[in-house]
Amino acid sequence: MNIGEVAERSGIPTKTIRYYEDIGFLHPKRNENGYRIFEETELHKLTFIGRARSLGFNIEECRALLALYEDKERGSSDVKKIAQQHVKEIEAKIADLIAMRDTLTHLITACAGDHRPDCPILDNLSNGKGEPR
Amino acid sequence: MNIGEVAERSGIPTKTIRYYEDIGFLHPKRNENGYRIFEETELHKLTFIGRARSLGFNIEECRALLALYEDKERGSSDVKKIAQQHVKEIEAKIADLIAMRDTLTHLITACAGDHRPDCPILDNLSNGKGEPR
DNA sequence: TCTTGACCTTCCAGTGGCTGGAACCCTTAG
DNA sequence: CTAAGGGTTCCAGCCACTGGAAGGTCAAGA
Repeated sequence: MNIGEVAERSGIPTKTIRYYEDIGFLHPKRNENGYRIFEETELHKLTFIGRARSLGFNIEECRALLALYEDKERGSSDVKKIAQQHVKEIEAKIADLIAMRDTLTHLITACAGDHRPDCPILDNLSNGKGEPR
Repeated sequence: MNIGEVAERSGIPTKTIRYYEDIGFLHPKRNENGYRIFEETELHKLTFIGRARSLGFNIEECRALLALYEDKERGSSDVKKIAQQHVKEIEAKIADLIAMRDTLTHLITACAGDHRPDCPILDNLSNGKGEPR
């Protein structure tokens, strides 16, 4: 399988696949003209990484998950730990974003949004007032 | 005022302040030994940017907000538009993160997390099953 | 006077995870 | 023969900083 087909079937762009090879996720063979040849297992690996990335795992976490996946002896507790830690981080981000959104929607509500120059949003940015923080 | 004091009073690291000068946010004067000298207005500007950044506005948005802030003729509607657009983006991110979290917590619940190798989390990453998507 | 240490300066490189582009090679169809 | 559509490498850029090296400046203390 050439890189184009793998890209299509895995949903991961060719550029990214080459990058993943660079950082050691894959080691596709080459044929005599230098083209990468992918096996089904490599496609499978890529799909795995793609799903993990879409769940927000970073590259190093993907590496760890992949290693655990390929280690048939591992228990599931290691995986669970990684996932739980990741959920914590996601929840922290969600909390941050919600705080931002709430502050902003508050300010937006207070802002007339017309031709007049008074603007609680700018006032808040300027002097930190108009919104408890 | 030297950069160190500005950093302390604004809560923005010196490195970042120099970077902000690089990208044209500030134009502090220099004294004869080459040190930057900051006025109160520059400190104020930095604090403004810091607050905008902490609300998740990116650099270009900060630039726009600053320009609007310094334009005494502007109406508040431009500011409101920027802020509303920004809230939309934040909400999209929140939705993404919540979807991730929900998928993950689902998988975590299903994962025994013990010495046994069965792991719904890895199964899902591997074959996309075990969780509606 | 000398030294120490805390400042300050510039410049270069790295972060994460790609992504775009240039310049080139290979294969197949018309 | 040519053109299109693969493939290859390598280098640069994105965002918003951040770290570090190498050096200049200044005030206080021995």
